[in-house]
Amino acid sequence: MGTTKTRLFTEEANAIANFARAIAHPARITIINRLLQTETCVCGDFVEDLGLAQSTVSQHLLALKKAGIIQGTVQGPSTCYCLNPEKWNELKNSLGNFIHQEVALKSMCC
Amino acid sequence: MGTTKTRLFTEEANAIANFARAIAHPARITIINRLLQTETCVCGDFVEDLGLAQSTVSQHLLALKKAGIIQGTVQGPSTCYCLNPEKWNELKNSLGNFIHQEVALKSMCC
DNA sequence: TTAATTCATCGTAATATTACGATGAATTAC
DNA sequence: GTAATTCATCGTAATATTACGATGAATTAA
Repeated sequence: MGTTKTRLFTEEANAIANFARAIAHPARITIINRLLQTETCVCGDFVEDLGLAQSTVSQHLLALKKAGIIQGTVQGPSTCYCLNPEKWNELKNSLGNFIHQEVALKSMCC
Repeated sequence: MGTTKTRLFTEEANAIANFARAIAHPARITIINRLLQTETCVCGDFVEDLGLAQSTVSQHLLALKKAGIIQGTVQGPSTCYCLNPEKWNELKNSLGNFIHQEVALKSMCC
């Protein structure tokens, strides 16, 4: 128990949920916002931005990396992060198609 | 520890993350998809759909209710669920504005 | 070489999530 | 009234998430 029963659901539902989970933390939202807007993107910048411990920030970066949304390359003593534009587009499509559904019913039943 | 430090982040980032968390499970994605498309929406229907225990389904419905995305009214022996169209629009705007940001940079730095 | 910086990773603790069975309240059907 | 149904809630267990400090590897600066 404690683990999602992935096999019960469609691939699409799992994909949407996985993307949602990847961004389901305000620190990770902030990180992505910054990567969308600025060039500077070494880990230390995020630590300053966020006010969280360096190890915690590293953990959030790892979560985004595991989801494929960002990638990091070692650059001297620091590590530079940036978005993976392809995955970002996948996320946009996956979540976008889901949330842009309109309510199909004339009336709510309750 | 173990709890998100909400105060460190903007209201907007927290709002986006909260909506993302609300839909960060394939069962809840499936529930919302059904509520967007069909009239029948009593708890038992979801239990059949999902293949999860009734108590687990109730828990997922509660999570969506706490986020304000759905509402339920007792209807005889069963409970009828439907979307809250206003919250659904809020979610659409909140997540939509976030994910529809385009990458602002000419080149990725890594 | 030595010292300082940067960051990933480990260990740990607190809390949250996911899931199930059992129970009981409320309603309907008999 | 009695039995069956529907479902919310409780208790419990397994796992995941969030967060921190400590450590150490890698690189740069001295």
